[in-house]
Amino acid sequence: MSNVLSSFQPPADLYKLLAHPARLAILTVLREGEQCVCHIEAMLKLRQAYISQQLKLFKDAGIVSDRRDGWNIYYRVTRPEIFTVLDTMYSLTGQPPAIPHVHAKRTCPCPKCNPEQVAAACGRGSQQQT
Amino acid sequence: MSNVLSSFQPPADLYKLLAHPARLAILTVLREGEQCVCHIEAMLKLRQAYISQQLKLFKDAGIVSDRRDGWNIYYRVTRPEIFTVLDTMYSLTGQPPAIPHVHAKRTCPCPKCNPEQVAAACGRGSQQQT
DNA sequence: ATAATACATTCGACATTCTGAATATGATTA
DNA sequence: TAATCATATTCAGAATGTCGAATGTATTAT
Repeated sequence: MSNVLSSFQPPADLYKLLAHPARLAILTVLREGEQCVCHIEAMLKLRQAYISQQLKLFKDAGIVSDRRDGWNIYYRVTRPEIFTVLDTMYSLTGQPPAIPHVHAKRTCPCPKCNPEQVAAACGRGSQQQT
Repeated sequence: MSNVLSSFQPPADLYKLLAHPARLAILTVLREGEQCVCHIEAMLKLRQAYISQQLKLFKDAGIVSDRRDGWNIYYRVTRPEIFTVLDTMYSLTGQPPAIPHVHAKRTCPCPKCNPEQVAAACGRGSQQQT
């Protein structure tokens, strides 16, 4: 690739990361603060392995970091400037509606969603209704 | 695709359009105002057919429009908000260096590059050195 | 140690994108 | 009308991305 083009490769790589509905949705969930994988899973109703795959891409690109706490691994956005990019694009395309929490409240066993049930839910597979 | 994900499709499609070095470079050239294809060709040293292909993608997405003037077809960005997206991303990745005009000044036969030579150059294939 | 839990990785079929080559089109001039 | 010019389109092989299935790993409870 010519030299002038190669200087556009870093932003192009980041755009590629944003060029997928599921990854945009994941970033939107992470906008509310660090979240464990199972929370994203419940919010978006996507498979866990699939979410891990996408999170790895973000991690490799330096956009997110993770932190383990017991069973859960919490992901957070480390470059919040990315949200400015998202918002600017939304001004062109229209803002997607907020992602409803109702499903996560019912099915997510993580401490963030059901703090009072942690002792009961976590560690014993007692998820309520799929 | 689930409903929550489909609402992220429009921005994802636009990011996909930006996820390519050549297309970012083309947008950068168009930032200086409307340009004919041969000018973009000379500035970026890319093949004409290739540039036409990328411009068609932008046109289909409603980002650029074109206007014929004699032999030349001039392209312009119709949604300048896209440059705000670009600038925000550059604040994350670093701004690419400016694209040098020197090559275009020598090899581009379009009126914008060589206004004094239009009568002589255009319409008679007298391009100087490749 | 064993089992359960949350998450990660690998593999592979399938779909999409990239990009060069060849060719077509539409405006202009002779 | 024929030739020329700027630009557009089509085609095909290669490269890359998508995403499900199966499996692996680290941590915690018993």
